[in-house]
Amino acid sequence: MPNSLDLNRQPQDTRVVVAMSGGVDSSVTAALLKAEGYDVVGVTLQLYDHGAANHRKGACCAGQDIYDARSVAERIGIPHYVLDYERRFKAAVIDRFAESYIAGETPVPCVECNMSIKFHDLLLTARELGADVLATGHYVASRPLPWGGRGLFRAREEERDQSYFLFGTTREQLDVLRFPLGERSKGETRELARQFGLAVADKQDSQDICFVPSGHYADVIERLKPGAAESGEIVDLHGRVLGTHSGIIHFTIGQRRGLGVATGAPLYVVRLDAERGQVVVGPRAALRTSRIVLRDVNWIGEGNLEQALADDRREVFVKVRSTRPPQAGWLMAANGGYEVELANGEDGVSPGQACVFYDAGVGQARVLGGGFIKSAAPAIADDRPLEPMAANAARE
RNA sequence: UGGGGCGUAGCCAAGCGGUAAGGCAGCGGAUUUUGAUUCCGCCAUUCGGAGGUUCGAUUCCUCCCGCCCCAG
Repeated sequence: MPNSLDLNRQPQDTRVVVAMSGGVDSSVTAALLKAEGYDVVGVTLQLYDHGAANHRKGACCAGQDIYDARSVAERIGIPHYVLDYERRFKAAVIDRFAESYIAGETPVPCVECNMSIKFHDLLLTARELGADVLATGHYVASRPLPWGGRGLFRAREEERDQSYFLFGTTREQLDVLRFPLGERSKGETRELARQFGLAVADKQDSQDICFVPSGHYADVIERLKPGAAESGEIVDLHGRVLGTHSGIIHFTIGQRRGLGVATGAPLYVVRLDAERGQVVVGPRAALRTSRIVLRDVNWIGEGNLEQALADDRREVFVKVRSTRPPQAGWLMAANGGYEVELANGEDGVSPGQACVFYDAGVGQARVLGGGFIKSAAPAIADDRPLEPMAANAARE
């Protein structure tokens, strides 16, 4: 009879390393496992340090949060280690984040962090600590599959689901990862935190990017890469100059606000041209995308990717942005790589974002994998005459 | 300095005698482990200026100022 972590051994003989950020979720994860009798070891990664004066609510992994994690570990009676991962985090997450924006993409640093820091580096450390499994407080479900191995599924509480940020998790990692909160709601988690007497029970949820304490990510990029925010032109689909911007890094595809250009109709960022330093804008219709080219595709559905695509193409549901609902589409091999064709199109598809595959559009769908968006083909041609908006703009 | 047209918030624009629509931009907020989308709220005591008619004018009249077009 396997234990609650699906291992055939007594909880007390099962060593679990819990990645503790100092927030409610990972704290409750540790407390739950400890209460079940597991041999729990808490580990907190120090990922960056903005100085004591700079901490703010909602961040993680530095200053106050490390203190919180330590307090929770003491409270529930588990050993706790703080590991200095600043160097790795900067190289694997922060630098890449900056480079991505400079290249005109919109990165998802949380995905990089999970893939390289938490599920790679930390996993190795956990093994060194003699851990059988590594648990985190992510809202995503991991379940054993009838034919062996484990599958990743969306969280029970759909609004909390974090599977988008975990698409890069490999089968091997899934074997040793556990996400006890995946079948719980946030409300239950907070209630448990209160029952366990954890001081973080009412701590604010983290938001925004953890290493951008000010909320101004562009400042971070500029500090890292001086001169990154070069001003440039805002042009329409025909190349006509409508205005200027203070740096391509301030924009993402699909963005409407912050352009400062008025043409009578709403304008959206349709494309970012890093080479020319141009922000290309157009009407919402110009955002429509139906075909997405992917890179670094990870497949954790049944079989391998080749098998999955044996019938030419595989029906999937994809999320193209963390807060978008899954959309029906097809995954296929094309042009030496992989591409997704959307059944109905999407509006804000940006290179650098993740495209995550699911086997269903609703409920606790299984995560089949995903990839980073390399490029997206617009559903309409760039040079097609569009709306009176272009005429108004040209008049200027 | 002949004829015609126009001047309403940062931009576009309705109103044409009854006490300032709307859109865009902007700002604030909700949502969001992406400053996106979306949603909600705010945003002209005042209609180029000065007079006049009227109970009452952004709407009618006069003059002035400024633009635009046609004709010279």
